[in-house]
Amino acid sequence: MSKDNRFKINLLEVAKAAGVSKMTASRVLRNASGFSQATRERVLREVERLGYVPNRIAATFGSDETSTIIGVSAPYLSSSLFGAVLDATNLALAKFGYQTMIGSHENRPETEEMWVRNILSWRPAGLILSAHQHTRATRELIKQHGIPVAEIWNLNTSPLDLSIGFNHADCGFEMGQYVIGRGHTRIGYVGADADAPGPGALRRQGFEAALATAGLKFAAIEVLNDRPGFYPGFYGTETLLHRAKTLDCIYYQDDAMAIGGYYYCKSQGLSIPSDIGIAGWGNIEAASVLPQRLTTTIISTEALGRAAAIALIKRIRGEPVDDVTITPTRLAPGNTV
Amino acid sequence: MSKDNRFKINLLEVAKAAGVSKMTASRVLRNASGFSQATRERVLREVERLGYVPNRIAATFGSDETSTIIGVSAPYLSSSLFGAVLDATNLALAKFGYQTMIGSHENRPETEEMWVRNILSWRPAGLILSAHQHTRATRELIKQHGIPVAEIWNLNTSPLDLSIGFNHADCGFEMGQYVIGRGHTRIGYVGADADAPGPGALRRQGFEAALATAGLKFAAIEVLNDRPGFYPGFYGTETLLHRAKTLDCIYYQDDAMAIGGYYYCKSQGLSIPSDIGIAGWGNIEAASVLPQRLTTTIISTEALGRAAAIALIKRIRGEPVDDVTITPTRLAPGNTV
DNA sequence: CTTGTGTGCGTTACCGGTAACGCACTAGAC
DNA sequence: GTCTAGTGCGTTACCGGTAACGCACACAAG
Repeated sequence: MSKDNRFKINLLEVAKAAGVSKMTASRVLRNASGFSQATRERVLREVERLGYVPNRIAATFGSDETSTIIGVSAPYLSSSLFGAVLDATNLALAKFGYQTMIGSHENRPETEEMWVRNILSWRPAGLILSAHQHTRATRELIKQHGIPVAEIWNLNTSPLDLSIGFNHADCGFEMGQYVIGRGHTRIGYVGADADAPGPGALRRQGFEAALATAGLKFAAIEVLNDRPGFYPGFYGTETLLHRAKTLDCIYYQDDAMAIGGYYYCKSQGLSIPSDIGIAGWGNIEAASVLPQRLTTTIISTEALGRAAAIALIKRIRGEPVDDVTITPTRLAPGNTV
Repeated sequence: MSKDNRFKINLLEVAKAAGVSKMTASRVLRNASGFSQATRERVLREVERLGYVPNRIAATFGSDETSTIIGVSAPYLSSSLFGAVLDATNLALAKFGYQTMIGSHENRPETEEMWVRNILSWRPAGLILSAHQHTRATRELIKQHGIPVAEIWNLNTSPLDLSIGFNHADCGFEMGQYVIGRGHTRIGYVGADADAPGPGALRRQGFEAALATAGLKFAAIEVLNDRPGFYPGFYGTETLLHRAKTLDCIYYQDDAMAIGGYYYCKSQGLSIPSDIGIAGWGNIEAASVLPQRLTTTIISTEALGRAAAIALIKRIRGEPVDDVTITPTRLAPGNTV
């Protein structure tokens, strides 16, 4: 760790070996102007020969700019849905020479705040935040430092800076209309994250709004104090159906839960959708092997991640960007409703 | 980005406001010794009042040490299995004051090499690598800079530095023995990642070794040129069973594929395990809602991630560590074989 | 009263780059 | 032949911290 032989070759060594000044070597490596082709070749040859590894810490420090680090906050890294977003942002940001520092907040604004405090000490060029809401302190930290920020996943119509996301309420509303149109009237809901309501709650509310237009309400609701998943969907459905035996359709927080619910219903000998309808959100790959095509909302996590990265980079560069970008979603009728 | 009012408050401002030297303020903030309680309070008060955000770039640069960054490479961020590893490492490393910079290599050693080159320019305190093998250049870069490295996921008995992982060959061997013991003899295999064989191939080889001890071989193998997943498991099984109609068991690269295969078999009216046995690896949550308990290998991605983080930190600090750490796995018999 | 040992702090130099500036030299315009 | 503009490069100062060192002062031991 200390000043032993690690990374002993610095720009000065390279410059001396190439017979130029440190500054000229720096210019060559940054592809700035002010050097001849011959000099360039000599410097690059020495870089290669000596195995020089640039020092971004020093480079960032030396220029008065922010680093090329972008802080990205995710709810969990173990979510494949969100992981696809991270893959897409990582890829897009890397293409423009940025590195990401990823943290997870587990849907808790306070955890996100701690992470933001920490990440700011790396003088990032921008942040991508995914918590559905932020603490006052988080908002102030960001405002105070005037750092570009993209809020993602959840669309925020009055964002801190930029917002790129899905219109969850619309997803729920659209699905609600669809379910009603299919003739269902005794509709239940199974969700999770009771302690930290996120965008899933918005979808539920959108769905409820659609129900209201038809003079309906949810007949029963089960929101688990758990992370969404296959098994929570399974036992959440079990619980719900024990309480409300006459439901004819269930809307789920997401596809994983819907699939779990699907199998619970199957295990009880129910026919889908004639006995009970099942609707999810997210179009995850696991649904592809169900005997029926799941009724769900198709989203593109990849499009979201890329759009967020591109918008943030534009903001960082001072190019014009829309403050709010909706990532389109589409209802997939399937045949489980 | 440039020297506008962002982050304008530095340690000197704080020190002046507190009526001490920059050095004393630095000592207080680093909790080093050499200041009185009264001074400490004055400094901290000004830090709070002025909203000083420490500058890790400058701090890293100022000390002759490496940064507190740990580079972590993952195959994909969209894998929930690997994501759980990342969550665990992130958590453990954060606890010790390290930040992670995560990159994905998509199982391609060359991609990992590019990422390593890049990450080294941040002068990381250590690296966690997950590619099953590394290019010669990667190995040399690491050796040259003497940077602590933990290779994870795949156990490497002669690691670059540290190895923490599952013994995939053993997992395969154990499952092979189990499957044989259950009376199966015409056994097939369905895998993926044909272009970039990873630990899945090791499990297959371990399984083959078990077959060999009983004088058996795989009756048919289908390795798809695709990432593993539910649907690849589904259609891989379809392909395999069209080629080899009399199989009585299939070993899958992982659980997602096994679940896909399970549903393909079900869709063909096959009984499991009487007509055909199904075995996977990984014990993913999606299996929890199957009508049967999947025969698989239980792994703890969380244990792996934490063990890797702790071992790496010990190495960084110069404390004694085992070079090779096996993360235990356990065969779950289930009832699909 | 001297000596030794901390404690609390300031001073100075430095980390490895980059920005700003200046200067010699070249080539074309007049 | 002089003027001008551009090219290629070096010099100097500086980014915001930290390490190393030194020094004044307090207090205990001899």
